[in-house]
Amino acid sequence: MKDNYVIFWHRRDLRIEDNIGLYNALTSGKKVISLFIFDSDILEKLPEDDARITFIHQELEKIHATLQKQDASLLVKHGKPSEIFKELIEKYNISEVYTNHDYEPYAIARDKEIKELLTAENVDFKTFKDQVIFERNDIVKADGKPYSIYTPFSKKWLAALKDSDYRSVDCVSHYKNYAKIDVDFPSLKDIGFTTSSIKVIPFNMTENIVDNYEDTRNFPAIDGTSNLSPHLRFGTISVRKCVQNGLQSENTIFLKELIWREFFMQILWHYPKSVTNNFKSKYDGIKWRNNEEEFKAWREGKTGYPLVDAGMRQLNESGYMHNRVRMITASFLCKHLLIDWKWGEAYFAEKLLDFDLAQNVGNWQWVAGTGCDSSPYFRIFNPTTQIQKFDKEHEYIKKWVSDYQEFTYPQPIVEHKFARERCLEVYKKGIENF
DNA sequence: TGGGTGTTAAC
DNA sequence: TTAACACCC
Repeated sequence: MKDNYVIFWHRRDLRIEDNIGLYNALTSGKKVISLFIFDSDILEKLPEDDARITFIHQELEKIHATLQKQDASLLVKHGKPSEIFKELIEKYNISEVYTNHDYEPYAIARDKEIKELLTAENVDFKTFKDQVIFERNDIVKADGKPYSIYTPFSKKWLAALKDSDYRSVDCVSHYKNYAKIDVDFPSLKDIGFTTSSIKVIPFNMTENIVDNYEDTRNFPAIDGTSNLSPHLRFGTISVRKCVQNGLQSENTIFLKELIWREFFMQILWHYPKSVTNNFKSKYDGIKWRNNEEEFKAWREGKTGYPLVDAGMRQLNESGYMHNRVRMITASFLCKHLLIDWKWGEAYFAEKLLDFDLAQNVGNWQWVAGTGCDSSPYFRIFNPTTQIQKFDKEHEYIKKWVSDYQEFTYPQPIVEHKFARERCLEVYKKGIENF
């Protein structure tokens, strides 16, 4: 008779503390095999030095090291999830698979397939809310329909919040329930990747950051942001911990930003088509110029607008871009250059360490003016006056654009006043033609 | 979580 | 002369 096991499947929750699905597995009364799968369908689309894969691998190593102290191992597989599960069911006596909810279209389809496969083998697929405080239909309007405007959503979110919604769960005291198995831990090379020189930096969620968030977060030269985003993306911190910190401060701006995250998560869940379609179809008539050369100049940080270029170079070199500058670079692409937001969205998706589909699509549509509760189309950031407002001493610009003020620095790719008027005209015509 | 432009109030 | 404001985009 083989031992009876349950599996806990890590996906975007790369931590073994305050993890709801893991807690439920560890307290199920059975021994837990913890699993991570490098999904070959996802990996084959990435460059071999992808910085996100380096980060995931490093975090898995940390988990593995902790499990080794319990004479356990983290089982790391590479392949198609359905094939991996068939193999594991064959090898071990598995009664249940535990995991946390994932709301992206690909993940929903994948989990549906896995659930069907497991059910056919009499294995329960038990899933939990962990990634957000409120998901799916937790926060809806009185008529039961989802919110598409942030402010009323955030009010309802705050009104609904109870202590139990953000209480951490204690996984640590149950580590003895990990199964005593010993497996080989694959290297990055084993899964076909190399180590990236781009690193995820630790988050900074000190009182100082949270309390002063409103005043400092908009200035890209100041270390005023939390750097939480990649950690929330990969679950190396729990959102409950973040909300606890947000609630401790008098200043609610930090918490409000966490609610924006949940707002876009919920939008993606209800409107998966917004990944490829304008949320508001009245903007479908916009005739994007989609000039390839200008797109290249934007990507490389050679638009001739120092703040735009600094942002793009920060992205290319570090995998990060300050949020204020994300708005400015994105606005420049959509409005000054009239390039489809989906092109910009795809580029950010490739480069950002914190890339999250819901946030990326939601925010790009916001900037383009095509999204739910978006910035109005006639709001066009002035890439020069934004310097006066947010980088007056040119500290951020000098950090990332060292050739700024040298004769080799490019001339502006397009004149601001001309581009602004062209944008207004093209958007207006687009709406009329719809 | 804007900007451009003309007008007005205050210096 | 300029900052604050209104109004439109």
